[in-house]
Amino acid sequence: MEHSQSASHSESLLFLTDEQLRKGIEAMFFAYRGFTADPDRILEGLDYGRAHHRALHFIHRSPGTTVNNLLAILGVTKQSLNRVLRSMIEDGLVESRVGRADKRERHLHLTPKGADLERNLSDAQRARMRAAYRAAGPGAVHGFRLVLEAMMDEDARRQYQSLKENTP
Amino acid sequence: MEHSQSASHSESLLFLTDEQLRKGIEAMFFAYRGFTADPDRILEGLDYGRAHHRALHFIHRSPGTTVNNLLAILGVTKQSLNRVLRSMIEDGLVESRVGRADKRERHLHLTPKGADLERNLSDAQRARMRAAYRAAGPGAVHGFRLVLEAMMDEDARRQYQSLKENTP
DNA sequence: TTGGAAAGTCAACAAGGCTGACATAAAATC
DNA sequence: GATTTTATGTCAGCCTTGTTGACTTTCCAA
Repeated sequence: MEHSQSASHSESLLFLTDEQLRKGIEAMFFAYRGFTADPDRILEGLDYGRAHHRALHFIHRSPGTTVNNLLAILGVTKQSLNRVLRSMIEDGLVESRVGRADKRERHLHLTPKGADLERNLSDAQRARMRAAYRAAGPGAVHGFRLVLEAMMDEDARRQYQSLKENTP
Repeated sequence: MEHSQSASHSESLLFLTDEQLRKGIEAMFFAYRGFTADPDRILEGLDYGRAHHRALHFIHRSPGTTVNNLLAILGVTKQSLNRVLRSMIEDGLVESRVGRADKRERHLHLTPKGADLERNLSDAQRARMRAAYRAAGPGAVHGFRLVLEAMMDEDARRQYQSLKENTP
């Protein structure tokens, strides 16, 4: 039904009605809860929270990244980030190496222990994403990414795009 | 490129690689920031936060909803919800009416003042969603919603689906 | 050598989650 | 009618994660 008469549907702007937009807004709200649910479950009890997960993710993603880079990506203050980094450094999950070219900079790496936790968290998150992708199909995934990219602030989109390129 | 040879691409499972999943995860992270950015900007300074926005949204969405209903939808404790409801009732944004059939229940409604703020917030959020939808196109929107729905927890999906039906 | 950037630290505060305990009114059940 | 359950509200206290402001240390670069 949606496909058979989609010529008139798709060409019209019915997908831009307030009702359609409201559904999209609510879908984002409920989906984001699911998106974070599995890692949150793993982290509860461990003394860590979502902020630690985010830091682990991006350090894993870009090993050797500096504190300043991470601040820009996460969009929080250095005091906030410092708190979660400090605890993970103390606990031996993250290593902070003084920069060689610029010794003011700290380059961040995961220790084997940190990599273990990161893998745990991202396995859980990827499993959910994989199930959703599989259920929705390749075409839907393409649309999903298109809409999300268009929803980002410009700064975030630039960061997202540049993260997309360097496959480490 | 993505479209010209997509027959072999789409039919294969390349969209399920860890790399593809990671991009989806990061897209969710950055997009959600954009998604909440405009309402957050409006709310800052007003003494309200994201929690108030969520309550306003769903009271507007389902006028007369009970506190218990709202608790289930928002997925927070009654103490948390009560804090934001109390402040909005005191400020004359929300009205709490004793139930007629069951006097234990409180039915929640927006006052004109509450409806004004809600409209402000949702106008901003819808504007961003509309721009994203327009940029991505109808097909992408369909895929976007499919993936998000598949990403929800079952409970959330049921709530989302039942919210989809009753167009008030 | 001096200015300023990068990083870290301390203190204080706020929003918004949470738990536990307790109160009240009304409905439901025995 | 007495008892239990349900819906709601409230107090107190805790945690995470965000914020601002002030200050220090390090060290690159003009």
